Amino acid sequence: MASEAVDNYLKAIFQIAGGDHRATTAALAEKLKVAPASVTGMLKKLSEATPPWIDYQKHHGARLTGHGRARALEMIRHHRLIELFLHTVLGYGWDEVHAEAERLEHAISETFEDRIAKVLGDPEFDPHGHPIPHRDGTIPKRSDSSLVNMEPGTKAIVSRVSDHDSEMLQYLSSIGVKPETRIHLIERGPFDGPLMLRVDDGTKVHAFGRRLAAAIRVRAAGNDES
Amino acid sequence: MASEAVDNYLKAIFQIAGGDHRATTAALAEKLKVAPASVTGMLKKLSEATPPWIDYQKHHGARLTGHGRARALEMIRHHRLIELFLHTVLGYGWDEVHAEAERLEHAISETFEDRIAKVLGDPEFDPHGHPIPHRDGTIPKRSDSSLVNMEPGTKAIVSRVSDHDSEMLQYLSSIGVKPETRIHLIERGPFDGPLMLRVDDGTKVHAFGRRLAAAIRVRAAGNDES
DNA sequence: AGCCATATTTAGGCTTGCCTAAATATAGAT
DNA sequence: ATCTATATTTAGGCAAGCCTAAATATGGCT
Repeated sequence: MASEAVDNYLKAIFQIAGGDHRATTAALAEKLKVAPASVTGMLKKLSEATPPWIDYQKHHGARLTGHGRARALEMIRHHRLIELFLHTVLGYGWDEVHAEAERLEHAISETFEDRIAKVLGDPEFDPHGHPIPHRDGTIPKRSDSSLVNMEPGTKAIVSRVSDHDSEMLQYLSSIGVKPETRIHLIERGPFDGPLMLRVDDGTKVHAFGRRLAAAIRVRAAGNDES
Repeated sequence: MASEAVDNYLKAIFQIAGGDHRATTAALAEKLKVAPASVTGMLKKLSEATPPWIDYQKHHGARLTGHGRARALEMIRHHRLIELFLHTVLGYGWDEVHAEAERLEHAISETFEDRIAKVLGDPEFDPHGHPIPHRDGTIPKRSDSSLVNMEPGTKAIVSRVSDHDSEMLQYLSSIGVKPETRIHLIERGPFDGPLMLRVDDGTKVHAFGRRLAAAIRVRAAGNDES
């Protein structure tokens, strides 16, 4: 079977390149906090497994095979189901779930996966708004775009937020920003400057720098939403 | 910190020798399904760690230090809390919980431990009737003795059942034997022969061989119990 | 077309945890 | 007290994943 390291490589390839593009060695080294040379060695192994997890070509990075893609999606499904479970059943904070899920996703069985999916009512999105892949590998869709591209003067609903930085999540929590929160973009500073925005029609204006804005995706606020 | 292998050794030492006796290399090899030579190497490492997990003397096996005992009890607490959680919250069968808990016990955080303990109401016994150590290392007591020593003609309440053999648990389930079940020992065959007993005052008489009887502990049936 | 910065691979090594086979120490029986 | 069966250790090896330093391939720019 797949070791924990294998799972992490497959997940990283999926996150960098999606299911059908190539991920470079350098990008993987960066994401996995590992030396580039180590990545090369592992990619070779992954491509020589039977059946192969990836299609690897020297100097051209790696792309998931169907087999590898299925495994990566299974890990992502585990991760997001666990995050939601920790949040809704065990009362974990929004910012605490990621680290715990990162360890648990490798340890749970298919049975566990099915039971928590059932307890949660076969949910399609995790607490950060990320889609939870179905068991068949399809991914729930929700059209949204980066907060970075939002037009000044418009209103929008937060769709999802990156779950990787716990401090960032704590800050967002503290100002009331989470999935389904309504925000109003007042203006954008010049030269990729900060975004000035109001949360939930509040009075306070918050300044969002580039990194923060890049971690948030939004969808248009329908007029029928309160 | 302690690797998964380290945790498994500490747990095995505790299970073989308790908190204050010595476990032999051979017994550990047997329990961990590992070659005796491997055990020797690991015991040396465990005793040379700082602080040491065990007190090890050549040819005289190993005994847990306070540090090692604390860690072993923590793993056992994790294991039993998880078993109970799987059973009562996720609806796992009695016989399914052990294997899953075996993997999860190493992956959960102290936070997870605390949350499930709270959800379960700080329970003291797992679904097989085994005591769940408290966080301070004390162990809930319940006086019982092996079914093997039960007197023919007497009645007793099942107190706990070994959780290691899933097939055995399935069989016991199928005849209605679980913690708190009342049993009546009709007679014992000669020369360590089978125990003939009735379950819950039923009509059918079951024959229990040595291995089965050794896996079950019972306490006296008080007259006030139904 | 050639060059240089960058991306990638090779080579050699480390740790953890396991293995087998051969050597040795121990304890229990006589 | 000695001997033998058994318990234990030593010695040498393997695989997985990681590391660094040095060598090499690539591709974008002029």
